[in-house]
Amino acid sequence: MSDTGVAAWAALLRVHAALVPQLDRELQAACGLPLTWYDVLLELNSAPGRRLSMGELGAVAVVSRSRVSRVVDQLAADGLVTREANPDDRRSAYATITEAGRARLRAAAPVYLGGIERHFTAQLTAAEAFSVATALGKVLAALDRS
Amino acid sequence: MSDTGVAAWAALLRVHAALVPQLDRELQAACGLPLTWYDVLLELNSAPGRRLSMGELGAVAVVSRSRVSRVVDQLAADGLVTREANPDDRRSAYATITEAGRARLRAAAPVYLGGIERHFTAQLTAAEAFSVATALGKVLAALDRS
DNA sequence: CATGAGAATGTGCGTGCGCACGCATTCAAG
DNA sequence: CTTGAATGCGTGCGCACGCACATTCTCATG
Repeated sequence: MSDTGVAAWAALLRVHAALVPQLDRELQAACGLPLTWYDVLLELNSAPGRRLSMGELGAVAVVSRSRVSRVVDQLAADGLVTREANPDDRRSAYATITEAGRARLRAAAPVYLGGIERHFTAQLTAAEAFSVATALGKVLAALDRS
Repeated sequence: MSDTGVAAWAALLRVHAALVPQLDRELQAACGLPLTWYDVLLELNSAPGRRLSMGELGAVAVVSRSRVSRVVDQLAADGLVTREANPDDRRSAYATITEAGRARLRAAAPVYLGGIERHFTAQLTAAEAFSVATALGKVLAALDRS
């Protein structure tokens, strides 16, 4: 029945509501790094050329496109990224992660991953974690298609 | 490995970020009801005596305790709940769902559940839905314990 | 070349949200 | 009874977030 489907959705909402503020606080206390910054830096670091345009960043990151502009401003003010113009298309603006940004990301990664491990993964068997990842991956694939 | 655990967490974040605004818009367009209101009304409707104190409501609902106070104000302004004093403890305040509130909830339920079905459950097998629900249930149980 | 449609970005603005605080009340200890 | 700690609640305040719009630029079409 879809009853278990609704239960799964409700559990997802509750886990998100309880865990995101928790991990955010832990990360900010240990590294002075908001979760939003971490997400943006992570995407930039794994991008080809370590840079992305604002639109690409908004599409791939969790935050909205309009918010990306301000977050990049803050990151640039802290020297973690640089704003660069695209000579081929002067409308677009690239955000490139700096070496200082990569250093902050490397310092923050074990804190964030450790928090996920302690509060999330530790409660799951390997099979359950795999099942959750594949199931939610299907949902994401369907959402991208529409 | 915990690699799949991190992948599961990342997928959860993305599904939440993509689906919550979607369902919120659908619900608001069809019933003029924010998702926060729906959640509060749902908890009140399934509570003993159809009423809860602010603290209980903040503990059981997705929204924070401080936010509950303002949401209940808005719901009371629309006649969907009533604020009542507790004669046994004059600090606490009860929120009781009205008949109009129950009617709005009954009208909104098929819209919300239909959205969950179309965007979420439809992509999952019954076994996957069950696995996600139980796995995230374990995480919630561990969070409640701490 | 001229021009209008469409894309990519930045920003003013309103809203939702939680934290920290103050107030009223209850309870326990003396 | 008195009093200090603890509880439950409401609210001022600041921050984060997305929408809608203006701006700048590209490109296809005539």
